[in-house]
Amino acid sequence: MTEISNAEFEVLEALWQNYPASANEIIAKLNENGDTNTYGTDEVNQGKQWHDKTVKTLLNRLVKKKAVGFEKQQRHYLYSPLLEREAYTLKESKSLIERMFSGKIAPLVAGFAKQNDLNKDDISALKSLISDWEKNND
Amino acid sequence: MTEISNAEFEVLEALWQNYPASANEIIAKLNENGDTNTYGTDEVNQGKQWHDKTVKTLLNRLVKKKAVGFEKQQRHYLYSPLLEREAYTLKESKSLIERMFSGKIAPLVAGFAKQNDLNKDDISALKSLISDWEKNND
DNA sequence: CACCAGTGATTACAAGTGTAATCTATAGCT
DNA sequence: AGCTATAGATTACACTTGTAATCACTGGTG
Repeated sequence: MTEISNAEFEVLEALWQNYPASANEIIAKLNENGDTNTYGTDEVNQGKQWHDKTVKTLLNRLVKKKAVGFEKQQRHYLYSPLLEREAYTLKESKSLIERMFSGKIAPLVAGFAKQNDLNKDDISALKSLISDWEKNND
Repeated sequence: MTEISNAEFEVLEALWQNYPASANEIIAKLNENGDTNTYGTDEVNQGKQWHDKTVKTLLNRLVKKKAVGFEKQQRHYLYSPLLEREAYTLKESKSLIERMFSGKIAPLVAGFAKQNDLNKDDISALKSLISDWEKNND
């Protein structure tokens, strides 16, 4: 399976948020998340505007890469992701951790900790993950 | 600061392991880590062979990108990284976590846990990080 | 001192990317 | 039924990346 580029990933992301979706819906979603940075929408998503031609191109490439499928709905297409978000993000994470931290996850977390990038919530989420893990592996 | 590509990163990696280093030393290091996969060396590093011309090109690009510096030692150059490994890997990690997990680290760890990609060592490393964090933040 | 081996610099080149514009077919309006 | 707006397909184009080959300079060897 060919690689998915950053821009392609953002399109996929919009699709994962709601599918099946027409090209226009996808474009709308991409531009809605952080239009002129109207806070209150979703993420910080730096107010980038997507040109429709650009998104169409990316959709095409995703289809070629078999990351997105479509079904002809009358005249238009309805697109759907062919990858599961979770599987994909896990694969990418593992790849990065493999390349940068010899496959160990702790050094990554340690980096965050050292930079003060962890807050109470992150810590409790991690603790809860750990206790789950310990429940299942002992 | 321009982006560093994957291949460039591997060259930087070799540099970080030992610097200042001549081009030849870097090439040697790259090919040594996992030559014909003689286990016992270092990582699994899938036995890729680096062509010296290729490495020279990458070094040049890294210099242009100000990721690597050099000093003229008689006839040859001695290269050194201009980025700290830790800072760089942290930046990359944060960028990925931002893009894929809305900046939260726990979902990433959760993915690993779900896939059974955590072992006892990872867990104790994480626990130790957490207790350190709690020591410093309460 | 002339020549050569080797080093860094320059050039090459196809594939992938970001970003779009143009082409083409067609569904729906008048 | 003919025309137009539009959606998807095709084409464009500069920049990056992986992977090298060729060029040009220079210090050391014979």
